[in-house]
Amino acid sequence: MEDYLEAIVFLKEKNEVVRVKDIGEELGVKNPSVSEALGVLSKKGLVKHKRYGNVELTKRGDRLAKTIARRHNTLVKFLKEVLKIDQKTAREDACRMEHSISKDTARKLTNFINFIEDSPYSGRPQWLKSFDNFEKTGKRLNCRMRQDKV
Amino acid sequence: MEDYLEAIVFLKEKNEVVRVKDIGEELGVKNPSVSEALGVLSKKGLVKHKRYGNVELTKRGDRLAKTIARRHNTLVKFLKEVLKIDQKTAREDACRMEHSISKDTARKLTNFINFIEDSPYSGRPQWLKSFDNFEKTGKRLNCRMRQDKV
DNA sequence: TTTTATTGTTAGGTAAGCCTAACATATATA
DNA sequence: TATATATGTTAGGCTTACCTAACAATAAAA
Repeated sequence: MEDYLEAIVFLKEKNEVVRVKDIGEELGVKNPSVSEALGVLSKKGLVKHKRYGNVELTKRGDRLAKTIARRHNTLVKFLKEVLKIDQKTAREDACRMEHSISKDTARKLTNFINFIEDSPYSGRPQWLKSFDNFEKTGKRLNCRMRQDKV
Repeated sequence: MEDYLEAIVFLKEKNEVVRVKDIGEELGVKNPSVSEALGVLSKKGLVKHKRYGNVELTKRGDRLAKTIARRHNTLVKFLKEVLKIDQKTAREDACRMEHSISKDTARKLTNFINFIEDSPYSGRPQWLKSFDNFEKTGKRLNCRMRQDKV
């Protein structure tokens, strides 16, 4: 269900108007599945949708959807920036992981990303460069090397 | 299904002998669910199990189970050591996440943990201490402070 | 060794989330 | 406006993973 919400915010931003078909295409499911899901989400008070009409999020739905989207972005950033996972895999992993992390973990991970992005060193902090090297060579740069080379 | 494999290795190490009931208790499901799952896993060639007998993993099952368990541990370590998530939440999150991360991400995350644990600083590396502080205060220690205080 | 208790299996049911096929509505075009 | 096309809905089915209840086998106790 979270995926539906996410797709809806995404499409809303992209197309202004959100239709059943678009959601289905976005998520790789057929229309009846979307209709069904919208029924459930309506009952939960997360979307507004009248027969044959466009799909809208309620305030609550919008908040929830955006929380999930944020979580998704945080995960992608972590996977790409810290672990250097390729874009495609990072997105796929994030799509699956975003549904399984707790609020607490999401918050701390966000902060971790902030910590990194906020680094005083331009772009990638020292220790992450050191990790890059560790990845490549299996060896850690020592302090001297770090100062000389990085 | 991965959860079943994991439970089986765990119980095997703990009790030597693995029974349907133990698996059910470990996973919080009833016996019939376990029986059914064992049927599926048997068909996939991951467990050996004859009616009313003890449960064993095949070689392939064992390898797979251990891969998942390793993945679980990696995630727990990351959550606890890096993000300082409490034990309980870390475990719960790991249980869910372990099924959704790609091979590549698992590998890189493991390496990330190795990088941290292998740190030349005793225990927690400098930058992680800096992150701890960032978490607490929202502020980054500058270079001088880092040398003075940490 | 017979009975009882425990553990395991089978049968049959439920809910979620997907599907196809058939039908309904809305939109675009002739 | 009438028809054709596109989109949306409903009905009914499938699969997965769980469940309870009833039955079967094993293990423990009398």
